[in-house]
Amino acid sequence: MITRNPSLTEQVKAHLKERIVGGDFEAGRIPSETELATDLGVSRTTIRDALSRLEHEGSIYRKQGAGTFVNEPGLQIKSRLEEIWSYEEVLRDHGYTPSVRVGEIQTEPAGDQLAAELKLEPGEPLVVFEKLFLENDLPVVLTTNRIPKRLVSVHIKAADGKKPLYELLEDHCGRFLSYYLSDIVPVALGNHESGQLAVARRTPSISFEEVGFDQDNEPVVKATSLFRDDLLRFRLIRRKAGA
Amino acid sequence: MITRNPSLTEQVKAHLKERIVGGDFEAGRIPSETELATDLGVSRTTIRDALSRLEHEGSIYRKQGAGTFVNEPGLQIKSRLEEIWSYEEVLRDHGYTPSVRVGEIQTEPAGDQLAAELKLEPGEPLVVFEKLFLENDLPVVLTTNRIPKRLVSVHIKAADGKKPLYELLEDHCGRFLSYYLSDIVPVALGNHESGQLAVARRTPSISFEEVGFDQDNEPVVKATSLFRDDLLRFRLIRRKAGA
DNA sequence: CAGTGGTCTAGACCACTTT
DNA sequence: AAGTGGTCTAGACCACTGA
Repeated sequence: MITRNPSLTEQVKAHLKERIVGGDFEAGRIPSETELATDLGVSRTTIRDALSRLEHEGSIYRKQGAGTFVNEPGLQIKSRLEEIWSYEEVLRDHGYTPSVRVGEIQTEPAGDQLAAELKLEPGEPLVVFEKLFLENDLPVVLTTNRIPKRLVSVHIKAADGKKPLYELLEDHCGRFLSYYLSDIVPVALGNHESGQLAVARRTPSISFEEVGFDQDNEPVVKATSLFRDDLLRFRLIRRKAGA
Repeated sequence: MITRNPSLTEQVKAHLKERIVGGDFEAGRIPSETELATDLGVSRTTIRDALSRLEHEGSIYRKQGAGTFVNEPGLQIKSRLEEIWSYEEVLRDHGYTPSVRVGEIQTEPAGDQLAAELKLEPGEPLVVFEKLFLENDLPVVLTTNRIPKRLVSVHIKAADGKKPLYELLEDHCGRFLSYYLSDIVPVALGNHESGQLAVARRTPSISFEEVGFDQDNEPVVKATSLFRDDLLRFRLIRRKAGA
């Protein structure tokens, strides 16, 4: 039962999360850290690590001197903006069973801005393709991915585009996606985008404009994503800095 | 030199942050955790706590077995979406020296949706007022705040609206703002909003629609905020969940 | 294989809330 | 006064990286 990977902390976190959503805790009160530690046979530090993660993602809150409690409003959050890793997962979290349509895989030279963002020489070729995520033929997310061609060691075919982006980068570039730096930009959808998303032209939308970095902190992809706000809405918890 | 409050961890974090932005670390390499611990005379745990926070906010990155390094792209982030606490601070972080204009303080009954979000009976009175944040007479942020009237123990005058919202809630309601739950919504600005922000009607904008909760996890305020995207843009770091 | 970060333990003391 | 979460320590062992 006690194994490495996932870590003890992760196991404890998952265990507690299950009991929280299962309503195991009377009146929203979670047992004290010492009690949990002895019950689960781990150190208080491990318990505290797990609780800290649950607190950070909004599932619980803690009051010094008082106790630890279930956070009902925080439990409502389906997809936390800071933890989006693939849009398929997001859609599944919303109860959808998404399908993916991949556009033509093209090669384009990088403009000045893209080159700077991806640490390339201007004009270096990029592999570019669109992905459309649908729920029951209803488009929800439209993303455009741009990968520097010189990172691609295994040729990308149309079918490969269906993989989650992090998987594609591992299989075809040998890079492991570590994090995204994202700008959140308001836009009015143009002709092409509104057509793909099946909404009126100039519909307001959020655009995520982001650069993905690999394990060595090298930029590996520039992605732009547009959303159907009526089908997918993002939430987020904001706290005081340093808490 | 060694004092409680701010905690040792916070002090170590601030110390390291200073050295990072000051370029003290040769080739972006930060000394090992053990070395930092003996140098600063604290335990490795404290060092690790401080480094974890710096990693989380994007200032550094760590590679198991290799070391800890300065994260140049992460250092560029001015205002991290998850840590916004007052728009005045955000504007100051962008190098502005903001001023605030407060609209008329009104009382309105809560509609069904607002009542549900703030855990009120429909029709209960709300104190409502607009705040416009400007840089040199140039409007940047427009927010509308709605506070349940029954929470207000000290009357709110127009001048009080200039205070940061968390301060106002402490002074006039005895509540301490703990966190916001925020929806990110794309909108096209209407007549009133575009006028206040001095942009064309139907300009696309981000709208933050958020509920603020106090130390006891009770909803205390509903706020809606609109932004001049050309003057203020939000960034965010996205990582795999559970990392 | 030496050195790094990742995980976990056991225990101490403090600040705060509740009774 | 008793019990809670918050901070910090010292030390152990593991997994991984890079020379």
